[in-house]
Amino acid sequence: MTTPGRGLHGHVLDTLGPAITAGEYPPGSVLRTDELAQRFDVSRSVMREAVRVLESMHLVESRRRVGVTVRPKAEWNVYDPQVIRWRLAGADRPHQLRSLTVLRSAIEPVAARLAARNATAQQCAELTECALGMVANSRGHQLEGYLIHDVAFHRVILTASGNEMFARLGDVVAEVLAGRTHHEVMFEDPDPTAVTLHVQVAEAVREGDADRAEKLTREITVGALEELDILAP
Amino acid sequence: MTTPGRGLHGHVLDTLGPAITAGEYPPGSVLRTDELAQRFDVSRSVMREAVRVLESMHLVESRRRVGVTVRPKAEWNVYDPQVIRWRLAGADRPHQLRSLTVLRSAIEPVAARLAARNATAQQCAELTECALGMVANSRGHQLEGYLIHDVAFHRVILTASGNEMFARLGDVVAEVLAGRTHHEVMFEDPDPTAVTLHVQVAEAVREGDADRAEKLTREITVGALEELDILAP
DNA sequence: TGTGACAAATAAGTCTGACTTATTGGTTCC
DNA sequence: GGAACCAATAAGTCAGACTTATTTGTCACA
Repeated sequence: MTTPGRGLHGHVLDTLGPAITAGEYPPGSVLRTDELAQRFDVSRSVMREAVRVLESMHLVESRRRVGVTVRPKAEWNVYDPQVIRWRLAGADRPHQLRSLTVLRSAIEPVAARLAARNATAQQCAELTECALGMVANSRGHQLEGYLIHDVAFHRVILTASGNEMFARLGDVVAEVLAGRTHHEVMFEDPDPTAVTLHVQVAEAVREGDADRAEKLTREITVGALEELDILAP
Repeated sequence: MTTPGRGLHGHVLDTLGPAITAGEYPPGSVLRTDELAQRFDVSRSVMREAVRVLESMHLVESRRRVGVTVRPKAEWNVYDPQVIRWRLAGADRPHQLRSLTVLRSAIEPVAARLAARNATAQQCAELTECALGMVANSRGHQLEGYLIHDVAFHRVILTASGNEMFARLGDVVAEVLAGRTHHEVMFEDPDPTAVTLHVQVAEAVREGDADRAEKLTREITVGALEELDILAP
């Protein structure tokens, strides 16, 4: 997606980042810049740049005379797209997917409500187009085609909300949806109910019916939660 | 809050970060590492580390033969606490505060619902204590004391939800609440209705009444939205 | 006139080595 | 037993030389 491994320091991050977020180094572990530089066969300057980036993500803390210590998970910048990607690629992928799905369930209904107020004619058209694309790909194991339109649909909703914080969650939603299609049990065609709901959300937004847009989107996200067995009776 | 200006590269960031997020350099502007190093009177290595951090926040992009170009606002990592702080300190503080309040209004009700399910006895006790502290400071212009308990209350809710993504928004909520108290019109004592709502939320969570906890919290956040004249009739 | 290959200019990227400084942990002395 | 001191350590900083990718301009050729 985003340009990976740009430069030597990027390559180092591609290895160290996943290792740390996977919990390979328990909180409080101490790494030394020089040692890491040797291990990755790069100069200290390059390694220092990598450490600075990890530090800005609050994954590690660099202190004089001590070294580079790994921070506890609770302090990580878990909204950093890079961190999200690393964690999704690692062992606690399921846990991460659940967290993100809950986040979606909170954000998207509100985003849909705002979209019903703020969406431009162009965005309404895109929304309808996406919904139709989902319908067209909803039968006959066209999962990839369905996914593309599904992702686009939710991106438009988030963007049309007019809230920059919501808009930036587009990538996260894309990851979650892609994850569901590719790694979870999804051999069957998508749930027809969900498809219908998307069409109806597009309608509601077009008509400026904020209440309905929110309610329908909430139904979509509840479905997503149920798929992961979140939501106790 | 977090240790500021750690090292030379930190000092550079404290100047460059706010400048960029304030829109002082329009998107597409080109900076050169060497020139910046001269301007800040630091070595190229230090400046490179600073640029790497800005790059990891997606504020800038560094390309060979071109320089360090400023990215459009839509690509920034707006969830990065550092970026949030910079923007709150800058010119579009009001806009940022509105975005964050909308985010709160989406997250906190769901967090309260989850907290009603997952909160430990200890967390329930903390919650009650915070609510009582709010009551105790709700009259007689004790705004600072009120703020402390208000912040603590929402932190506990977010943490008790059991969702790590929600938990990490504690700092954001703290910023928003502090911003409201310190920079907005708030000479009067807090709205008694809001105080009561907090007490009731604590009750609902303690009793495990998820529906009620969510509904009451939604009322709190609606109040916050109304204060900023968000929410059209 | 347009288009292709080729060459020069440029700014980031990388490496090395020497030096500085803050912090820690031990040691000594009262 | 505690306070003051000192040495060890690893990050922090700097300067300079070199490499490499990318852009831009030029020139020849179709």
